[in-house]
Amino acid sequence: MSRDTGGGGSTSAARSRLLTTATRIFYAEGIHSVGVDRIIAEAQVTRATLYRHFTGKEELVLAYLGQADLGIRAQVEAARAGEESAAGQVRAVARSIADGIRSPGFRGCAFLNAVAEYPDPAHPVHRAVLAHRQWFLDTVTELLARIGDAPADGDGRHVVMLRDGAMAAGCLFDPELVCETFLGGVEDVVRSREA
Amino acid sequence: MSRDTGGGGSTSAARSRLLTTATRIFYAEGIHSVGVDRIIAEAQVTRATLYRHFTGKEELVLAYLGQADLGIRAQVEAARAGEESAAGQVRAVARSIADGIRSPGFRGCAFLNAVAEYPDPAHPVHRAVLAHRQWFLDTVTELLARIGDAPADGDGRHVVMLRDGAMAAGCLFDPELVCETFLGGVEDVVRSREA
DNA sequence: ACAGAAAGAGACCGAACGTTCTCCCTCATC
DNA sequence: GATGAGGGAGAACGTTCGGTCTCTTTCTGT
Repeated sequence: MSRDTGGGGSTSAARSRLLTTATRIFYAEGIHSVGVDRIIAEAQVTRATLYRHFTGKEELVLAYLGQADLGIRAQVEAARAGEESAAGQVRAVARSIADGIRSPGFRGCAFLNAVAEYPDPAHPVHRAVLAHRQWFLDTVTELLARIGDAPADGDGRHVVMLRDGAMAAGCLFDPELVCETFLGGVEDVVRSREA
Repeated sequence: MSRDTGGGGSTSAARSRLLTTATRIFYAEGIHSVGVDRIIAEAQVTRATLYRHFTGKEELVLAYLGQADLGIRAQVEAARAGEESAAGQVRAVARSIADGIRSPGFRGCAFLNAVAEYPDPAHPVHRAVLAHRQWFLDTVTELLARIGDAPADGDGRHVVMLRDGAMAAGCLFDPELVCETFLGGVEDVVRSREA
């Protein structure tokens, strides 16, 4: 069961369990404070299996962030798919971010949390965070540029700054109020471009 | 030298060196990833001395955050002292935050970084972060309330959200652009209340 | 001069860390 | 039926972790 279907796949039941478990625990409890023993125990996998699929803990962390990156890209695409106008798409993305903040188990931004544990700019984990953030900034800026004629760089940074603040505060203040403030702030930016 | 001056003081050269070193290293590299060996080595203090002044690493972490809290309160007071009007004080506080972000060695908000490593809301470190944040939110909201007549709760949260986003992004994007966006956002809020 | 606290020096503890290893079993494919 | 990869089980590696211990030196206030 669960055998590769021939191609150069990297799928297996054990690997998938490993990645799912690592994602859950790393996001909920942090990275440095969780040992590989915890992960292999909860993934019901042996130590040897972990090191057969990953070169070490670091590669598992990178896979975790890759997983998170895919999730967020899918979330953004899903939000955009429901709207035609650029303004509608920005609002939809903001709403989907707010939905995440309100969800049970929300623990802030996986990337901001990870980078707090990897301050060294040369570290692969740090670089993965930077890459994800650059993609998000570019995506938002490009979307805003389609609303009105004004340059969108500043507004893009503004929206991302609100997002970062909302993600950071979402599990430290009342999530409901945080979402209200965030959505209001994004709405101001969108409206200022629509005018 | 460096003897207590009689009262129930908690000052000593070794303790001070310990706290200064811990603050520097914890802020620059994170908490879980640095061991007490690093700290006592760089503080030029023996292991026994650490445990004579602190019950353990956790108390050292709490002392580090206490240090950071005092620093920020002093920074806010200094900024406010130079301005008379409430609006001027808010602008001054924002400028002083921006100055911090532009400073060399800026590694984000010590409290946001710490809470990323201590997600458990019941943990003393997590609670210390919440307490600091509540003070800051209250301070900003109270200041904004003195500008105009509109309720200031929402605007206070808005400014804190911009600050959180700016502090998070300040060491991940170009600090100069981050500060520009941050100061612009705060200015918008202040002006909307002055009108 | 003397008592006593602060600090240095360093051995030591058990536990957890990430990692590597061997041995055996299962099972799809040729 | 033989082959060989994937996985389970678990011992073991050396290192580092946070924390405790004893012993000695230094220096202050009385």
